[in-house]
Amino acid sequence: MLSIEMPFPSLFSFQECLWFLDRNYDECLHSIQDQVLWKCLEIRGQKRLLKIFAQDQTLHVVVREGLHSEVSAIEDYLKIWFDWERNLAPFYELLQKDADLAFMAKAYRGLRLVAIPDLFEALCWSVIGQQINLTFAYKLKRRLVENFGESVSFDQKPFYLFPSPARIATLKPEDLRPFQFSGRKAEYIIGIAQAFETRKIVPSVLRQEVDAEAIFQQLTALRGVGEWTARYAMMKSLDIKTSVPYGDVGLYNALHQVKGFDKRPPREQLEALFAQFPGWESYLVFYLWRSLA
DNA sequence: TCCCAGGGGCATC
DNA sequence: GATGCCCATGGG
Repeated sequence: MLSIEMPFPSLFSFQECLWFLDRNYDECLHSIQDQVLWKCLEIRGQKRLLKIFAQDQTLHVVVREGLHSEVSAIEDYLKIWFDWERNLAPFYELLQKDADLAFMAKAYRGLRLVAIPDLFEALCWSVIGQQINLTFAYKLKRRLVENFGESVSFDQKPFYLFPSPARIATLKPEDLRPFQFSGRKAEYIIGIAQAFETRKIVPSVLRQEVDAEAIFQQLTALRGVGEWTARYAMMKSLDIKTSVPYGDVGLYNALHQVKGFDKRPPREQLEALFAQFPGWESYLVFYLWRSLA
């Protein structure tokens, strides 16, 4: 058994992160019970089930069959997942300057932009979520994961990995239609899987690219990936925290509530607001989503 | 019934 | 480049 302890950085709240991971949706890629987070990962080719909980300002991770050689890979994953290394103090200072937004610095203190470290998962998830309500989107994701993803069992319960591009690339749209994917969504997801398989999209290469717009161009070259999807994947999976998913309905609803913006605010008004948060644009989006709860 | 959901592609002008 | 239409389904 492997046990890892990671002392919290400053301004980190595991509770707030758990809140995000447990928002009353039918999530299939992790589970939470009694403030304990369970997550299946593939570490150096092995499926591992992580038990993650907080105690004494420290994150504790227990991996039943984990090896000591896997510690750094597991730590690296968690640091990416919870945006561990970021110092939120500058963001909170910027929030204080906006009377309408200042409350978020206290209310959601320590909330990290919870990532989707797997780029393929992030892209598929955002395609699935296009133009349908989130409840239904989670239903579609669950069917995709349970039918095509690998899993480990513990306590009679399966814990799933997101399906690999290799697996999805072999499918035909007809294979996904019975699961209530639209023909279009099925085509998009399979096409994205094939782009990974043919190395048209290579996550490690994208992560090294410093020009965010070059990344945007590569992503939007994929069929089914428009501006919203690309910006979403950039902020959630590629650590580009200047990215804003323009067009996002939830973002607009939040700004309507918090700042009285129009339901469909003009682009210039949005850009003017985000210009006040250089480097923290994605965090502002994430916190605004948080405010919708 | 109607409209909207964490949009995007495509045709058309 | 702007606009209109289609996709598919569930929830209010």
